[in-house]
Formats: sequence, structure tokens, C-alpha cells
Amino acid sequence: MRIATWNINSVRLRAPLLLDIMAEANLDVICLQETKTPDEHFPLDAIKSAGYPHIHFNGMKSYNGVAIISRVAFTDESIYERVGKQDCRHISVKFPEFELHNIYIPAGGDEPDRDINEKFAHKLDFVDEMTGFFESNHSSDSPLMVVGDFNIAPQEHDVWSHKQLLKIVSHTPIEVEKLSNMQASLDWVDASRHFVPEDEKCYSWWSYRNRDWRKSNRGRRLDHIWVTQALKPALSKHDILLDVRDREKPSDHVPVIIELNL
DNA sequence: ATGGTAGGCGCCCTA
Repeated sequence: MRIATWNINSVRLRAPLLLDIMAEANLDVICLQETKTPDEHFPLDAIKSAGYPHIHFNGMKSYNGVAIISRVAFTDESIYERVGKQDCRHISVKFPEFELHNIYIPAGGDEPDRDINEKFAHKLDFVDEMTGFFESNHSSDSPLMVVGDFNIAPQEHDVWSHKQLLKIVSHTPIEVEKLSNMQASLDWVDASRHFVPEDEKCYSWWSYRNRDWRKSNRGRRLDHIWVTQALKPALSKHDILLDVRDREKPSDHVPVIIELNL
């Protein structure tokens, strides 16, 4: 089973690119973030016609929005309210072999201080709430996967310059600590780092504000796929589709893919 | 220290 996560930054604008990627990468499932559209404008028919009839999604006007698109059937579609907001950042479904959660953690604004920046406070509270959610609703020995745009690059080599990003939201010690607590709670395996050594640079996002993203290569690994120990033996392949960043009108994120041998 | 670009929406917000 081939599963991808991708912050698409507008599913309406990039629906044709989405269909290309699903076909080219032979995906069974793709989880999207930042679909940026109310449900009535989601491009359902085009995606269904492309061979992906199973779609669970939750969107709103302008901001956020998540979707799980699959060619194999799932059950138990859920939508969650997070940090007291219904802002379309967390959905889940169940496949026969495992449960899949798709999350879009708040970006957190520019100032890494929860007392003066409520967006940063929201981000930290969101991660804490996810930790509590998995702890109280799930056991570490059950087969689970959580994917999405976590908006946090936890490790030194998940950013282009550890030193220069220590005070930049996405790589601050408090965010890394919160995410580390979440990872420890169910003993999650970071699937990308299962395949890519920790001393090797690994990115999934490059700012739109760099003239030449490949040349400057000031990337960050913000997009993640985690599995519980029960699924670890099934991890069989990993890929980050760097070339998607060079497509016409690209998202600033590229798809991260994991293959499970179930 | 600063500003750079993109998408959605409507003249500004979020990333």
C-alpha cells in the first residue's frame, strides 16, 4: 500500500497536478492539507473519475482543510474539533489493517512567544491536545498511522541551518519538545527517518520567497509520516517527490510517500 | 536586520 501526505496549498488550483501525481507515483492513498475550500467546492468528481472513489474531507473558506483520498475502501470517517475550534485540521479513517489520521498543525505565526502571539499558543496547545488524544484513545500496540503537515522540523538535519533557525517558528526548542512528547506518548516511529539517516539533510518544504529553491536549498522537513510499532515491520519504501517543487505553479511543499507491505 | 512570494478573497489575511 502506497500512502502519501502533501500540503497542496489549494486543491482547486492544483487538482490537475494532484491527479498527475497520484497516477505517476501509483498512490493508493493521499492525505492533503491546506485544501482551502468549503466542501461544496471540493473537486470530488474529477478525483473520483481518476479512480479514487473513496474520499473523506473537511474544508472551510480560505484556510486550512484536510482530505483523505483513496482507491481502497475505508470505514469510520471522523472529523475532530481541536483546541476548541472547528477549523478543519484533523480527520481520520479506518482501513482493515490500520487507522489513519491526517492532521494540519497550525503554522504558529512569526513570534515564538505564547504570551504575545496567540497563533504560537494555539500551535503548542494543538500539539499537546494531539498527545492527550492519542494517549487516551489509543494503545501503543495498535496499528496506527498519523501523517500531515506538522509545521515543525524537529531534528538538526530537518532544517538547512540548525543554528540560524533556533529562534524561527518551526524549529524552536519548545516546539521540538512538544512534538517529542507527542512522539514518545505512543512510541511513534518517524517513518522518513527510518529510511533517511539522522545525519543526512531531509526536507519537504522550501519557501516561495527564494528565487531558486534548489540552488539555495533552504528547506525544512515539516511534513511527517509516523507509525506505531505494530506497523514498523511493514515499512518497505520511502520517497520524497522533490521534482514536484519544479512543476508549474507548485505548492511550497512536496509529497512524502511511504509504502507498507501489509 | 530586512524582505522576499503565493493563494484566497475582496483592498488584507495566512502561510
